[in-house]
Amino acid sequence: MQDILFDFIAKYITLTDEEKNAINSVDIFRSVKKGSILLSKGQRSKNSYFVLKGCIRTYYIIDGEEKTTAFYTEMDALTPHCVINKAPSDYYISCVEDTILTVSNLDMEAEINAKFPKFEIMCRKMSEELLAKHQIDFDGFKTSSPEQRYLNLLQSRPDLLQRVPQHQLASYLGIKPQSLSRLRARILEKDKG
Amino acid sequence: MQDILFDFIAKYITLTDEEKNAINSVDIFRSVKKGSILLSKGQRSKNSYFVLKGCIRTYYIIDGEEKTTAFYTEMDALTPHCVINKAPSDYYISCVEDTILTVSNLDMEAEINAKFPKFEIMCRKMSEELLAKHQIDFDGFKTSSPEQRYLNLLQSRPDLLQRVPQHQLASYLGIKPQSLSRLRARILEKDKG
DNA sequence: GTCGTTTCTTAACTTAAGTGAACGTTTTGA
DNA sequence: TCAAAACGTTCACTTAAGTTAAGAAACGAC
Repeated sequence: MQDILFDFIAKYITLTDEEKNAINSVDIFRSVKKGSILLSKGQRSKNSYFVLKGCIRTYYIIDGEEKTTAFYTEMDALTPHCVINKAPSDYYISCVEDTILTVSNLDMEAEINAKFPKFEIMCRKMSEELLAKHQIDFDGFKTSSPEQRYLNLLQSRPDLLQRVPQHQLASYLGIKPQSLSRLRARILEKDKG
Repeated sequence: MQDILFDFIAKYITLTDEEKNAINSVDIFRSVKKGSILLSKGQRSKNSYFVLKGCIRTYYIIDGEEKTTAFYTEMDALTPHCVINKAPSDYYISCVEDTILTVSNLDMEAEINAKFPKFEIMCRKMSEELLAKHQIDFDGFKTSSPEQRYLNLLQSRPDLLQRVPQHQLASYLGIKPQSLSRLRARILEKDKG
């Protein structure tokens, strides 16, 4: 299972066996059940997550309704706002499926950074890359209709449509579950005709 | 005019007079006319911008239509994707108003970082802060209707509604100019009744 | 200043998303 | 295992945004 983590790290830096052992010795792996809440609104958690297997999501509750804003699957890293700005979280994080992930916090990262300066380089690269990716996602969302967003998702992350409940997907696309049903029926109709 | 730049930097690190002089000696200040294009689709620019006075925007052209995705005003910094991922730009950057800004590139930054290691710390902090801010903006956009987005903008950046043309604002809100007109009329009507 | 362009608004009509409700299916937990 | 809850789809109706078109106002170039 750690292999996924090391494969991910390999995209940024090269690890020696010694360094791999050091990471394994820290015991940061956690297994969490579907539906578990990793972070609640109002909490001031210091934990960052990296998904090895499974799927987690971030969502707000606005006027009593869940608004899912992101899904994180294999090889996705998530550092919540509250960790960065040290304020209570505005949103929730929960498990869409049974999930295996690593949990780390700023203290642990500082410790690893001190031992292996390489890590700091990796973090900077990841930050840059993530910022660029976010911006592109944001632009894609803003410049598309719900139907286009659905079709884009079908291209870019087809697995999500299978593993995520419809109402969470709908919310992620910015519409109601009924509209997603209708939209899919509309697309099927077009394909036939 | 440099004072704006130094005020901005002061939010992250403290500069000595010597350091300020070093920055002033680099001559990175530029004055650009309203309507000027700073970056075009397809270009591989290395330039980052920091707005001292005025307003610039990023926009895509999709099916012949401009889609404005962001406005940058006083004290906003903009590092285009193409600088980070070294690929041709997908979008344009142009001046909404006559604008004074600083232009820098990775080489210059490396040079300054070598002279003044403080700068690297500042850049990391800015990156983190920017990522968090972006995420919040994105979430705000995704969880709102066009009308709510307009009202939010009225709260958070009322100056934009004055200084930016309606059709660019509409596009930024994810709707057509006609819909923005209608939406504003609707809100006025509600306020009266 | 004037002509032409761009910008903003209004209106009528079309299309798609929101709403409320019904109904069958799946999931879940006691 | 069985009842309750949650989920997905469909429908009829409402609301808001897209589209097309027209006209008024602001802006720019000459």
